[in-house]
Amino acid sequence: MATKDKILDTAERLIANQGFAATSLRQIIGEAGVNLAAVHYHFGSKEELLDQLILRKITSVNEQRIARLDALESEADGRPVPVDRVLAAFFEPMIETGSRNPQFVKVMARLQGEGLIPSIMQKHFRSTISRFVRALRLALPDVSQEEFFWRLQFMFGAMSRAVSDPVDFVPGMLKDERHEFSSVIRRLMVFLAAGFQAPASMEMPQEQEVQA
Amino acid sequence: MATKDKILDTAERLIANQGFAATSLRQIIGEAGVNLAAVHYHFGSKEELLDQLILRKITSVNEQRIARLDALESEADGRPVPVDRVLAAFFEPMIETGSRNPQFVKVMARLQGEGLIPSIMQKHFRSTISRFVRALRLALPDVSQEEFFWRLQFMFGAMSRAVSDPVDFVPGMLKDERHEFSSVIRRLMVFLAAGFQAPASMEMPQEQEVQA
DNA sequence: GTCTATACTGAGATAGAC
DNA sequence: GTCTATCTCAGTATAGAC
Repeated sequence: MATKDKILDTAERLIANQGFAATSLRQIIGEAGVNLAAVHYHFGSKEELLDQLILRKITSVNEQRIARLDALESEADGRPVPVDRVLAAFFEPMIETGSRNPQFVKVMARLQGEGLIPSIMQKHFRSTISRFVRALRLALPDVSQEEFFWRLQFMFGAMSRAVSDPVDFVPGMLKDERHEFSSVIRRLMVFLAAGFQAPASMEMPQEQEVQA
Repeated sequence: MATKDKILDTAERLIANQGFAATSLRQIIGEAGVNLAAVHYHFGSKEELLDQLILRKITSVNEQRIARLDALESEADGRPVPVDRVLAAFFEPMIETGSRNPQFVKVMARLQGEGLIPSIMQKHFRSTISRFVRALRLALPDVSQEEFFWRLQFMFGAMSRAVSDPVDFVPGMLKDERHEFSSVIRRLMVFLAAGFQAPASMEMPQEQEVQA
């Protein structure tokens, strides 16, 4: 079974550095020293390969997330868990994984950037996310359902930038500083907690907007 | 020169509906009724075609943005323009464009999802964005440079979800409601204003994180 | 069950005739 | 400016060796 793991490891390394679309199966099998058809034998397709690549590492992250949330909820004993606690339970397991397995986190970042996350989320995150969505919903009783829905979208959008390579919108704004993954995630949590708890935007159904 | 415009219009329609990667040049030229080589004659490459497709419509949006910001700054007369005003100047021109030209906004959304925005931003947004970044920076004197930098990243991440098709993290959470583009953008502005003005996260350089 | 060799289809790109 | 023909490389599929 060395072949399967050789493929997975090589693919992980290459996708982390080049992205998924830019990494061809032929490059993977070249560097892994295996045959092209072996990929399709073991995985069926390039997408399935990606899927298994993610699955073998994301599982433990999601288990940690659920465990943290379980602990918070039993501690809260029926009352809503505060937003920042829920967010911490979700994001901090990623910090630990990131320091232990930076390659894998880079892959996830690449996928975010390439827009492949929604479908992958649906597969591997669905049950985890629905737990967290419920917890967040309870913590935010004053936010309308539709506003809450969109704030979730914004959250995952912002998250994708936290794990991706930062974009230098204004060159020279940050001269090649080290961006510690853990501190970025912590900044993200602060940002999101504030966003989630913002006062509702005026709900004016299809009215004209006002000039500033 | 009808050929060039036929290509651009057809490409815009197809990319809006299928995405950039999923739309082949052969499909574009098929529906446009032109020859494959014409694309490379007029644009050079598929990416260049996309580039010109964006350029022909984004210019006016960016001009509106700058005009709005100019007005705010001269009105403020040296004092910082409040965060929410700056954000409105940036996002509201998109609302107007979205109602007048939904196809184009859908293309932008697709590109966000496919991770093609960073490079495009660099080309077409650079000067506009640096103006807005400066205005935001002045409005947020208490936020550290690094925290500000990351909040910018989060902002563009969240923005990308506002224009993309929403992801149904929890199925049935919103039964096929209409998501008015303008109200989503307004929700986004509220969310971002709160995130930007959040208290700074504790700046603890490479310390252990605390268990919750 | 595992893997190799090879072939198929469709993509973007290009050279050169008109 | 436009079109035909062709090139290279991608993901995929299958037949058959071990």
